[in-house]
Amino acid sequence: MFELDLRSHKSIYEQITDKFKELIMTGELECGAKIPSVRDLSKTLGVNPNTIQKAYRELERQGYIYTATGVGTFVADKRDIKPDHEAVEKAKETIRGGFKELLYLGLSAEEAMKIAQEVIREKGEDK
Amino acid sequence: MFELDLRSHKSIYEQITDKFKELIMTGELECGAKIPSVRDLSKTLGVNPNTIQKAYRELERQGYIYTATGVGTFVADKRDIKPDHEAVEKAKETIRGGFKELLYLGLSAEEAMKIAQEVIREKGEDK
Amino acid sequence: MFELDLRSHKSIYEQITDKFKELIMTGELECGAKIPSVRDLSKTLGVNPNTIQKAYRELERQGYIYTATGVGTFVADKRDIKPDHEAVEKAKETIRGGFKELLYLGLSAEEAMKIAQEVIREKGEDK
Amino acid sequence: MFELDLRSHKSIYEQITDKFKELIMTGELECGAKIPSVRDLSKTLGVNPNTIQKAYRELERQGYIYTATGVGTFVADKRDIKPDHEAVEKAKETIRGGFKELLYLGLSAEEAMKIAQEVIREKGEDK
DNA sequence: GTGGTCTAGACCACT
DNA sequence: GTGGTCTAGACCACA
Repeated sequence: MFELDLRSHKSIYEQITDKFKELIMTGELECGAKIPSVRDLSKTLGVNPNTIQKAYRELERQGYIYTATGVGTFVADKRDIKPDHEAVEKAKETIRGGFKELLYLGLSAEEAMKIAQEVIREKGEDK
Repeated sequence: MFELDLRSHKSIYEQITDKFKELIMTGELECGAKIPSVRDLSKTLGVNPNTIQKAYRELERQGYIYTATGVGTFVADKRDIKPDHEAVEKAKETIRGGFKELLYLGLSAEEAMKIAQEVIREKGEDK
Repeated sequence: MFELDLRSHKSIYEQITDKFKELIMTGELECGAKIPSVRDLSKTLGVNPNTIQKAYRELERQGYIYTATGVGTFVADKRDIKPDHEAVEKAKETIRGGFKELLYLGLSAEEAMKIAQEVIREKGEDK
Repeated sequence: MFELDLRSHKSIYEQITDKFKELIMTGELECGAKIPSVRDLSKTLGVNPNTIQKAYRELERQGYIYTATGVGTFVADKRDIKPDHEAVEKAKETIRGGFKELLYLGLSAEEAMKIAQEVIREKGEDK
């Protein structure tokens, strides 16, 4: 289904949430679809079940999935996703930080803009 | 001189390095200017000296400042800053991640683009 | 007959017992009325028969229904309902917890009181 | 500081979050106050550190506290508490469920109302 | 089988 | 010292 990058500084559970968010938002995982059980994904990825559960719990909290004990975990309706005003601000702050870094490193605003366009175009096509 | 945000989950030493980078690149701290001693800044900010030390070490490693033993720490010539290829890649990755997050949150490509322009304009003005 | 909410974290068997209690106490299901067989309700709701069984067992234990072996399951006389002292305490505790939560969330005592009245009025009308 | 009820069906981490919410909202823990470190509280309560951390993480998410790695965990400004519309709804639903239960058990609306007043008065005085 | 909670103990980065 | 993440393995209620 997907691979983890153990060398990455991103924590495992965050790699998992991010990947699921991507799969869900791009429509590869449709609303209502069953996602792997905690134990199954744990085996598949070679990761401890607690780690998977942490990821699932976070995804549920943010409205991407819902869980029914004893039944399984399912992709929620996209309309249930709560675009936390706070989350948007956090993402903006992340981007702001990245651009700052680039400009400090000597890149011009034009070069920075190019990167932004590149990423957005890429993501835009998925939709 | 500047404030720290303990609530933020950005590490303190990173908040310090970022702030100094900003001050240096925008010219508020000119080449050759003396910056506070570890001990002084530690008291001013109410932060552990080791933390300041770590920030200064990092700034020196990246060429933003230099230390004259027994004399003090000074702002380096901007031309000494090493535009670490690695650092550029890391910054790009950060930005990429931020935009992904925005799009996952349900923002349209147009909205994301607006944010990009907004952020870059902000930065452009600093320069 | 009624819907289940898998998204809710209330267990399915509890959703079922609660719904039956409501139907019985409001008189929609009269004393002596036959209720669906485990198998039928299981099919109707798309739920595991064991779950229905558990709900019926609980309802019987509390005196809401009774089973005539080989004939079916029936609504009991309301006078047979055992007002478990324990259950009353549990319910009170639940309410107490809910109000605490509301007050912790920053609502004023007045606002909480309003909600209490609102909820009780709702229920009063059912009776 | 406080005791846990191991016989309770409430999970340990939830008992902890609830207790802290109470202490914070009643002003017993003032804004900015340092709360015990994960390890300390873990020893005090005889509970695994992970369990304490789960509680703290939840409290932070809801805005009751904030954490600074390497420094400690602190009580946040009450204004930072996010009265999640959802949380209010959940609490209301809890109360609704409790009242239903009481009325099903044969209590009158008046008796139920008395309980509500009792709890609210109790809590109101704390403030 | 499912998810949810908990323990014990380890390792990490930051202060 | 602090919090944050992860593993291994256990137990529970629910379906």
